[in-house]
Amino acid sequence: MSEFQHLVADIYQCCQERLHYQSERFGLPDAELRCLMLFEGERYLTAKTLAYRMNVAKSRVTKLVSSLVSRGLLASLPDPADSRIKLLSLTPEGGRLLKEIGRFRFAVHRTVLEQFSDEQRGELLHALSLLSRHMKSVKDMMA
Amino acid sequence: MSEFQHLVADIYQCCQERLHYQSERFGLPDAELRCLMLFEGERYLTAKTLAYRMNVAKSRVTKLVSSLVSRGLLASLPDPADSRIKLLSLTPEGGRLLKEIGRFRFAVHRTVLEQFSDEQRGELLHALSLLSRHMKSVKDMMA
DNA sequence: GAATATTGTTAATGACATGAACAAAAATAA
DNA sequence: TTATTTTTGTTCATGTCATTAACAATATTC
Repeated sequence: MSEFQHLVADIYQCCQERLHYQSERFGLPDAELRCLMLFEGERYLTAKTLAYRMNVAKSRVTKLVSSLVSRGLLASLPDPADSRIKLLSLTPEGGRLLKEIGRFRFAVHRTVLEQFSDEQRGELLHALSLLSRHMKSVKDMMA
Repeated sequence: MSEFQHLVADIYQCCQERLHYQSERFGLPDAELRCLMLFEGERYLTAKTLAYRMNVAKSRVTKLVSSLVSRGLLASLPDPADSRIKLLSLTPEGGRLLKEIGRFRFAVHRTVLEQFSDEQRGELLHALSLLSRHMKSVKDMMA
């Protein structure tokens, strides 16, 4: 039982450290990385959508986006149909970086999974999917 | 594979939200909560030890401790043998709060675990302990 | 056309965390 | 014993993460 608490805490911390490492490796604050990653497979996103998907206030998005734009990773165009809206999209450089990040993340996860045998992998996924579901249900109880 | 990535991300986020909830519930910033919890079963701790255990710069500890002291949760006494050192310890109120936090955390974890059957619980712990081990080994590779 | 919604920005605030510079005290070397 | 070095903790400047409130400009609705 306290073993469970401990394991979850350890796993949480590993994730946190990986995010930190990632941020250093790509020379980008973590929140900006996360923002960039939302452009995977998207042509245009608006600040509003980003705020919603990142679970963050829109004023926060203003900051992140303006930094990403000034780094040349995102471009901002006016929506031709609604001049309140700015359409955000990856620049070519942003696209390249996004792919690189994706490759890195994939490699990390693959390296972890590789250490499991095939049966273990199946059990792992099963256990994690139950855990995820149950943690979410408890979360909903709290809120 | 991308399922794995997704599950880990979800679980990570649940943890994060629980920490946030905890912080609001006890009216204490998360870092101060974490600091307080390190006093579980300890009479005295020094700033240096806290910095080490929290993986944080000592200047950060100065801030956290001074806030906890001003809230009346920690007391600070000079070390009789070395006047550079301040001995930090729980006040009675700090002790009470610590216990309350412990009860809350226990309840949350128990509620999650309760949703598993007995066999599932065994599999879960087994899977998590492998996962924790393997994530740590990958972490060490990165560093 | 006037009242209301939406979209995004700015400014103020607070939490989290680091590194560098520093003072005081302790340990060690000369 | 004096001088040097190390240890402990503080302060300050900086940067990141994030929120809320006030606001301007544009759309929508009545």
